[in-house]
Amino acid sequence: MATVDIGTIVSLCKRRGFIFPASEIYGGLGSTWDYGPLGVELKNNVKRAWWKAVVYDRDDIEGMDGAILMNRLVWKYSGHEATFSDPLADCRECKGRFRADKAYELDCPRYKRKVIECSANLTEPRAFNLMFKTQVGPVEEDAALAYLRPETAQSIFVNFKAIVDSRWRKVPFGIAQIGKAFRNEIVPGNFTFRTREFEQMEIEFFCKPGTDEDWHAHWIEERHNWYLRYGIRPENLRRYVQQPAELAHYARACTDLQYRFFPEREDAEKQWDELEGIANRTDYDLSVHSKGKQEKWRLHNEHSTQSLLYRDPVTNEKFVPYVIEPSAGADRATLAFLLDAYSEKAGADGEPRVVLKLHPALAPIKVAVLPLARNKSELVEKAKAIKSDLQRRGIRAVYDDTAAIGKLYARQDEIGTPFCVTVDYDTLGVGKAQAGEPATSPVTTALKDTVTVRDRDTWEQARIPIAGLPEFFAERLGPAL
RNA sequence: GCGGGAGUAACUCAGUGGUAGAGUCACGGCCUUCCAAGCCGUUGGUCGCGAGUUCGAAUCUCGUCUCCCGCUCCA
Repeated sequence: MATVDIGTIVSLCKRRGFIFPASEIYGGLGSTWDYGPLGVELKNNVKRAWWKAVVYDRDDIEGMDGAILMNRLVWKYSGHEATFSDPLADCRECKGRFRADKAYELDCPRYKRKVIECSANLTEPRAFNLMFKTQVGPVEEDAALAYLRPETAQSIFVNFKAIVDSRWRKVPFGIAQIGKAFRNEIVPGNFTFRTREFEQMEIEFFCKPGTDEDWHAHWIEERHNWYLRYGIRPENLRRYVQQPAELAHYARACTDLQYRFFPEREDAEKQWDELEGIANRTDYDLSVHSKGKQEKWRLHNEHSTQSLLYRDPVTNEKFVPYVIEPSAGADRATLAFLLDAYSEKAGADGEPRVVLKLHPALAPIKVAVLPLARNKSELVEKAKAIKSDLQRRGIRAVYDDTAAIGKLYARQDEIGTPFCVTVDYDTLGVGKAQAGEPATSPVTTALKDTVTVRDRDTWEQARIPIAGLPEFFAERLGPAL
């Protein structure tokens, strides 16, 4: 299977209306991207597929949608105010950049020595704050400092008690959320892989201490299978178990699902990067947001008004739930599905044509209805009527007659439309008169009110009665998201 | 932030001091019975931006912005 580099996808995305550089007519803004007409459909489908899998298809997850602006104290007690601000220094000699507080122990990337040995060439440390700051209140001097949330998870933790109380939930259960998050990344890049504004799809799954390892394993399995179900090829997806030294101080374990985003890189290890992280965060999060002294984490929360201690209503047992966090990036998932769907196939003329083999549930457009020729009004009217009917039944369909049939097929292949419906003369039951032959024949009469349905991946065609189209597509497009 | 590379039409690019181009794409017309057909026509670029040198700058010089690659960061 051919692999594709991101540059090819960037070009395709712009040319066909998936993703554009943001603010482009003003020269752009670093690392911001806008989803265009097809991109928004694709990304919405990715998000709906995720929501369906984790909320609708299960009975132990609630959904929510939290505010981007939150009380600053949330970030104080979550630890972000302290850890999201790093002093960094540059080395003028080897061109490396290091955390000033760790520089002495690090190896110089260019010379065989520790960074401390070239410390005379280090620039003064500068503070890099990874959280976007803004103000709440229009008068700048009086306004309160606020941050754009750097992750969606905290919305879930601070709503834990409200959801338990309002939805009669018992642990184990989870809360799912899709939303924007913002990080002033030092080095964004690689298209939508790392951007400063991005969308997360996160679950915080609360469970009893002692059952956490089983739930962790469960979620790794669930999430891995979700990507496979929606078309990611197994050879491009792997699990990476974080080593103890890589773990956050409170995390007990973390397994990343990595996708082969960069197959063009020579170093095989660098071809892989994180698609989703599934962490066992222990009871850290609910503890730090609980009022009072938290011995285990050696901190005292003097601002929170609530204890997030959980009391099991059946056993009366009290404990702070452990949290399993499957945290996925909506933009990264969308990019992975795009990369994985890309394929090329030789056309009749031998030239390669792009076919985007998106899973039907993710495809921006499900069916394109096309007239075989556009200068025959009967073909045009019939095709438009079929398009309207399919759309009324909830199947995303478009009509197009702006080119010859071959080009129309090629265009739909390139944007991943699974099926094309073509209205021809047989559909009208009037077979075109050939020299010396009657205008109609028994064969064409039998084909009246049927259309051809062309498959994107095989380019094979089937003759289907118009009345049978909804059922035909329902079987092949799968359940609605 | 440092180093390297690059900015010319929607895309891919040519154009090294003298009237801004090609292919593709897009749009319209004619035509067309199924895989990017043909013919005709059309739209679209202050050559990233700003200075400077010059009779004259896409081209030379300086500055600046943006993007890409690499490095440092990413609970």
